[in-house]
Amino acid sequence: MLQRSSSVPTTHEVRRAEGSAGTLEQPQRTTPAEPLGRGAGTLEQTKGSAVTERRKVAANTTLRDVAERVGVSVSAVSMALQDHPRIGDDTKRRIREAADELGYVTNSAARALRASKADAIALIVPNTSQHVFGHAYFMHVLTGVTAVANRNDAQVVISTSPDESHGKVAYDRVLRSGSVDGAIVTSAAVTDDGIQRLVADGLPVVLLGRFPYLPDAVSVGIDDVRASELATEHLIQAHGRRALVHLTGPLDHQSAIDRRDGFLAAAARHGVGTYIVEGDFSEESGAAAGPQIEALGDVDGLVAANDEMAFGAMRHLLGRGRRVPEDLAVIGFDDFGLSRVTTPSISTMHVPAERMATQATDRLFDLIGGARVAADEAHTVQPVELIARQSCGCEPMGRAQGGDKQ
Amino acid sequence: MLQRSSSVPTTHEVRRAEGSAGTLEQPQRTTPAEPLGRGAGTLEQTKGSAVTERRKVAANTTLRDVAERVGVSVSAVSMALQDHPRIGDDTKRRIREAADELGYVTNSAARALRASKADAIALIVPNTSQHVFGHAYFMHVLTGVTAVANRNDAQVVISTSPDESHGKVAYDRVLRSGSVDGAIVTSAAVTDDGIQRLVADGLPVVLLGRFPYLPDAVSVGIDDVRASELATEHLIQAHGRRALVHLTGPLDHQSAIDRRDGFLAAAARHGVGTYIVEGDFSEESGAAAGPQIEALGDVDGLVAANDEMAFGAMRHLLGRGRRVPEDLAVIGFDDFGLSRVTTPSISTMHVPAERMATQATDRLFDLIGGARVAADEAHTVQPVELIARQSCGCEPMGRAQGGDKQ
DNA sequence: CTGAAAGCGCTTACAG
DNA sequence: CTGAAAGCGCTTACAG
Repeated sequence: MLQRSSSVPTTHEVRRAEGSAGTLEQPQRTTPAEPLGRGAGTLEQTKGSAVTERRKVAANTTLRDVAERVGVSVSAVSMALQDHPRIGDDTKRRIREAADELGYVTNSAARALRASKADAIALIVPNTSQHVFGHAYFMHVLTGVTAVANRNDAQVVISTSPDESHGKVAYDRVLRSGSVDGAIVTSAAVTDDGIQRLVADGLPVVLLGRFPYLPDAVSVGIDDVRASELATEHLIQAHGRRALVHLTGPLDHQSAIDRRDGFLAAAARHGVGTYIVEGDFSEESGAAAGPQIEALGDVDGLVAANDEMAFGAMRHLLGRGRRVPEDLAVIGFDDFGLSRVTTPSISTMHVPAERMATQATDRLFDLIGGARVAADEAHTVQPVELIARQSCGCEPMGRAQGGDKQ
Repeated sequence: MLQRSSSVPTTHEVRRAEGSAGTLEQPQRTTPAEPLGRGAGTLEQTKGSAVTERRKVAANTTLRDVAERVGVSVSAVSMALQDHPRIGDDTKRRIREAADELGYVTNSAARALRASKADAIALIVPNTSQHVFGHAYFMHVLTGVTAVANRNDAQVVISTSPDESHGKVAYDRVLRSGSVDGAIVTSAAVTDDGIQRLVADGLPVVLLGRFPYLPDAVSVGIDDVRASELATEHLIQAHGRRALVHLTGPLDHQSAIDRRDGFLAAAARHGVGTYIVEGDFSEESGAAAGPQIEALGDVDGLVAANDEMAFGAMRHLLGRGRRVPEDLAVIGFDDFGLSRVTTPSISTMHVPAERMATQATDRLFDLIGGARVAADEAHTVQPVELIARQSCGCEPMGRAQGGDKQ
């Protein structure tokens, strides 16, 4: 345990270290333990740079300041900066130069107030942040959302509810305060009526996932039922498994419901035995299911509703001497990162979270732009892909690399 | 590959599946493959709920609307809603009721313009989002930042630069537009002068990491040099390794510089041989370093500047028949998730990213509140912890669980 | 104790 | 072609 300390090591100390590393030969492309680069020592040289000069540019240069400098009206400046055709080229140039010199930046609150648009979208996460950010899913979503927002010169506001019971408040505040022009909503429970209010309010909103309760809402998802059927059939058809257990997600989430239903449908179609163990998408719930799965002596395949639970269960069972995939073939769901790095690597249904987010955000900007969506185009479905790795038996153990994705 | 389709499975199909799962016995706590819960079938019942009634509450109810309803002035409403003491209790109550009825929500742009505060902070990520969100680090940071922001009733705006060259623009826009009251800056390269401008501009900013170039900037970090020394000494002292290779991060990042310097310092102090291989924090760069490390016949220990590179290198070497930890003891850095789930699990220096973010955000709100920071308190250091797992040899292989953290 | 007025910085329809 | 004026919705200092 390293104690709190602010001692900064001197470059000197390090150079000594360097010296004694001398005698070993250097293999190709291996840099010698040499140039220490910018250490604390170079600090003084850089201190008095351009930075210090432009200190405290008065927190707010306004259009008025620029107008006075150039000797034109405030309106002229406003228009010039928007490249309005009615301002002459020469005037525009002078105005822009002055704006640059003065370090003018549009006050976003004033613009938002006047133009009633915020140039920002919200990413709403109805659960507590602790709970949700724990999932790599969110990272992929955020990547997709910010990429598209950037393209549209919009900011992204992250909105998590402080606690479960105040979910509605979060929705309302953010969206109706005018601080964002629309929202992407993710990870909402089926029972969450905040979403319904949002959609009913007529604000531009795109949902991530499938929401059968809100058939008119614009949403982007995958076909979880079909995907789960494919996963299940893979264990049955490619690996001849005959008694399957399904580890569910929290059943107040549509994806968990759909994945369970797909599992049951496929199992029934092929006449294999089924067990259901309820989990909550966490690795812990997967581990907790381990003993229950052990007790199910005849089970030879596990379909988990996500990779984290698959991992939790698998780790428990491996620790108890069960072999994966020989004794128990395992397939997960998501492919958000974990499944690729475990041993055995976990076969899974790849959910294109980033692409879903990208499409959802594109659609959101369409809505903000005034686009209307036909009823039969409200929900978009992204394709899912089976990634066969070691845990189902497709890929031999020992080989290090899995079928990489994402 | 599942094709795009919006077919919704009928509950009927699923119920059939259910039937055929009957005969197996149910172990304890294992739910029978029974109640299907809310499927697509229940959709119609819920459709005509309260939701449909409260449609399109005119996008903007203003103070004026509330004032007219109650028969008081706009100012009275504004003050009542702020619980200003000069408004009588009875009037306050009537105003609040009317505001609720009308669904009044403060227009944040107007408030921001008037009060010149946005009740929002920015989390600035100077790199492209693709690059950065790939790291679990960011997830932990975001968790910490949003938690504290929530406590302060502030929004979090994520700001990533669209591309490397426009980094400065992103800084300026966000911060000087008045849309946020301050910023947390993370992952900045040493050479990034956007930070310097930010700090020089006098805006409330807290940096995540150590910035020797900006000694006066408020920042929260760890002592990377010391932490890396501890990691290195662990391989030397606890495991008797005598020839170590260090896999560096990108050397334009201070943490990479510090970790390398700590490695060299510790190695020198104990008189063990050293090699340096330059990486970039990516798993790929770790894998690419694999062959170089193989070429270093006598090396018996690897200190990687992060876990991803440790994993990349380890996986390559294991694939080539080298044993970890027997032939090569490995220790990584970060403990953001990966190191715990691999086989062997990776011993590492735990970086408390979430706690760093929490503290940084607390300090940011202090600054926004007008707090002044003494020069010797500008930089805060969080403790780091060595997590000993399998890859160094501390924990036997076979046992499933690693020393969990975070 | 309460109302009317000024003004935050911007944009845009209206005059000249 | 350009300037002055109105007004977005709010807060707060100023009158009554």
